[in-house]
Amino acid sequence: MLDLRSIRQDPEEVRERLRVRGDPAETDAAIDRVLELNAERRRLIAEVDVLKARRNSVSEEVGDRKRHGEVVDDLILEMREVAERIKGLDADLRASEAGIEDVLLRTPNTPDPGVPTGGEADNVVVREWGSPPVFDFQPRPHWELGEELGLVDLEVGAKVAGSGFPAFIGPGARLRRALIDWMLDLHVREHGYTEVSPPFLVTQAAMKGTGQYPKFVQEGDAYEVKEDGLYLVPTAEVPVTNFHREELLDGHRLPISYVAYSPCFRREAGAAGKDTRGLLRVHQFDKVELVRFERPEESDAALERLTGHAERVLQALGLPYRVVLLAGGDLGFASRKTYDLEVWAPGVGRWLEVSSSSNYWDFQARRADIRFRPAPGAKPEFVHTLNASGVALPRTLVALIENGQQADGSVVVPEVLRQYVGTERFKR
RNA sequence: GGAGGGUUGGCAGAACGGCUAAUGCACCGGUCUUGAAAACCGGCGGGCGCAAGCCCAUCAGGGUUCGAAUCCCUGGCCCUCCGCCA
Repeated sequence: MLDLRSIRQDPEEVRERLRVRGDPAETDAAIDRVLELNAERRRLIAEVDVLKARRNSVSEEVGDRKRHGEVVDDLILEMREVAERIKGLDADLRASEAGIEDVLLRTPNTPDPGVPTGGEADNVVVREWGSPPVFDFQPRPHWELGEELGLVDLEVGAKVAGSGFPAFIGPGARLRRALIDWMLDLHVREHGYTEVSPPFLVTQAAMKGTGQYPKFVQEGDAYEVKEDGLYLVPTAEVPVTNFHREELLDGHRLPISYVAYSPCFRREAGAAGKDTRGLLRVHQFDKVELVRFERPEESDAALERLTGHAERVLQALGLPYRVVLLAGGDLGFASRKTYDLEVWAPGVGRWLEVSSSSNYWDFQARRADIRFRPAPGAKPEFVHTLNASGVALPRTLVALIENGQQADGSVVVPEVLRQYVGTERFKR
């Protein structure tokens, strides 16, 4: 959520920065609406405060005079009327506050000054690591290899849950579990994260805190358990960031860094017909997520380090990848700045996004009310939250299979995974 | 699923429906001190305001009342017991 005060103080600046995302008509209208409602809100506050002050002082007087046995019927009569007017004005006030909240909850974060204007085509490749393997045969897609080697069974997944719910079999199931264990170990041991295991269903308040509610939810992307008012997590970011919702943290606790495994559930409502084959886009997938709570002045540097932690996974697996700075139009709703990690998949001949590393600045912290005291005795401030996938499984699995494939149809397992998987090679 | 108890500041913990949330701890500033501790003085939820000051704030939302932390209703969460169950 954007800061109401900064919108009021410099609306042009906020408009300017939101334009980097494109769609200036919509965001300009949102800012106009907020300014209008806020002017009304301030007017109502001024009006109702006078009445409340009167009520408070008269109520005090009533108490005094009653104790002295005086009759105060006239005052009580007057106050009855004042109480009615206060009730009416308070209702108006709540309505304008709700209106402001409603608009602000739907207004995305302002991009960082370093974020390029434009859409996906304006994303910037910041760096590349490794080089795509050279094959003396035609590399095959993972859905062929995965099925042939008995690692993945899309049919069986579809039978029990519908398409987009893959089932992993035998060594494939082992590989899935191995990747999760190994990644968790890596981030705990080498990057100092605290491992946590969150609930996989969350409340609407939690979804609101990280920014999935209202937009993501109302666009039908979240699976909802209506009876309990809960949502299946689209990412561990939601429960883990909300660990500290409505908390005032001691400054010396920062930074806080968590790593969590969770399954992720997404309806992919807007992606009908896209990437329907294989594991490229599914409704349920596994992900190891990194979540950080930082002091504001640290968060820019923390984003670079965080991205490096996710990169380390791909480096250790020997997978060629590139780091992409997202342009404004490609930026997630809550994010101020995002790097995507894209891994090369020779079988499908594409770069696949396996991680998104974002600095949310104080956007989520304001929604979720996560503050810290910068110094003893100082006023509380909002923390900055960040997170990165470290990393998402299915596409990483795709890359492992497609990059590791041999002419005979077998797939070589990267060195670091061998003790977790228990084999050097998947073969028929 | 049933019954009961609880929910107040960073923490602990008071408050016959009225005098507008006591007190302690922690923390911040000051006095004192060579320095510290102790002691003492002041501050220590949020908003608006240059200021005086005003308003809001006792889990959330309704209600009763001139006036609600306090009474009533609904809901959340925590704890205890019973039932069921992995």
